[in-house]
Amino acid sequence: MVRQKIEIKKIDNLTSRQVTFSKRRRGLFKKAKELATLCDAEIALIVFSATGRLFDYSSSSMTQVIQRRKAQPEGINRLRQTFLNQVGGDIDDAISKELTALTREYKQLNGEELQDLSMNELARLERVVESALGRVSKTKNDQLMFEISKLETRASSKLNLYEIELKKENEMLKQQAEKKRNATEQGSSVESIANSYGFRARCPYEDKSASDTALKLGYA
Amino acid sequence: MVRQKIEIKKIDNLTSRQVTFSKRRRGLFKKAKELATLCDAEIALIVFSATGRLFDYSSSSMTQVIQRRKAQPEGINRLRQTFLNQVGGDIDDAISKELTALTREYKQLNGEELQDLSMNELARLERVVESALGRVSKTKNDQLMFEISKLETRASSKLNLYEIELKKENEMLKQQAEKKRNATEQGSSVESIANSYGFRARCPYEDKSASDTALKLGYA
DNA sequence: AACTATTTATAAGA
DNA sequence: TTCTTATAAATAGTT
Repeated sequence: MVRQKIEIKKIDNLTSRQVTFSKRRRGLFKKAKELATLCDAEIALIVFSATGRLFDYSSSSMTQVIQRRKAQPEGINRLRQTFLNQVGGDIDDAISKELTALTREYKQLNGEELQDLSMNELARLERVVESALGRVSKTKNDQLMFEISKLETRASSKLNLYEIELKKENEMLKQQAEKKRNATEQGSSVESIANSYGFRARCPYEDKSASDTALKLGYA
Repeated sequence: MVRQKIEIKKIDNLTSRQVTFSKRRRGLFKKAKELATLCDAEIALIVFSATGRLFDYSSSSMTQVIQRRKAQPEGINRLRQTFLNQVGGDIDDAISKELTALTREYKQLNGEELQDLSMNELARLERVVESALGRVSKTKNDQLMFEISKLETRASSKLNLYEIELKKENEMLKQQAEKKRNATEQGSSVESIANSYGFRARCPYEDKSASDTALKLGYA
């Protein structure tokens, strides 16, 4: 780019790599800000130096831009878009067409964009999707059977685990109602009311997933 | 920046704004890629056009870079670093020192980095933090009193709302246990078992917050 | 950290 | 959109 054109590959010399990083980083951030201002674009830029130092910029809020990106198309469409972005405008036409075709097939398997299929094509697609459904259902049922057989093995009495859970929960609720009734009858200080509302509502089937739900004050 | 120098402010004319966006966006992504390659930097760049179209690039994986950034210092330290990044290297030394001092005070209020404080300084800090705690506690209690007085106003009988909720829940659980017992007694096909496990476990105090918890198979 | 010779980016026009 | 071109900006190598 000056005195002598350089090749775009990792700079060997550590010192000049660091100097170049510093110069070009400034240039890059400047360009990013200019683009945001001139064209009303929303931009997030994150750069880690080779030594691990962070530099970042966002035209609005970093979190907001990242969230907005997350809300964009998922799956194959995201991949497609990212790929197209990566290669920029000079994408080989054949690759581009291939991607378009793949995307189309994917959508059709998903039951979208069927308007310009012929009757034969539709019939073929139907068979394809039917057999896919069969494989999915079988896999699901196999899984289900497996889980149920595990449950049956564990049940040691005629009462199933679910019923046991219900009974436990029922007992607990009765005890708490009793406790609460007593507390209410003994004139209610602010402290005791506050404590009773600090009670954590147990949610019967979330025991294992670290439930963090507390009874909130204010019903409306 | 040619034929005529332009001012860095939003371009009025829509067409030329779009043309400029397209040209400069390409330039920006090119520069980002060059920096990553030349200097071994890890880069993420997200750009939304004014019309909402997404363009992005990452030298490695977007998710990875975003995660790495998240792992960086939080809170005031993040703000400090971002500020330092924004103004670049040419930050006035006085401002830099001011920020360092503020950061130190903040950490100490938070009970960190206390090792080089004198006994007097520690005593002063203790008083400061104590009075802060007092203000926080008072505010919290005021809020609590306010909420409780709202609840008391609403209770129309001796039964308080909490107790009513408990009774409703208790009834519901009993009914479900009954239903389940009947289902179990009529020989259990895979289908009926699957359906009964598809039942959504209601969580008593999360009615208003659209609970999306379903009973999961597999107790261990 | 400056300098400066060149390369690169790009605004305006076609 | 894309190409062209005159000129502004960025920057590699040097001091």
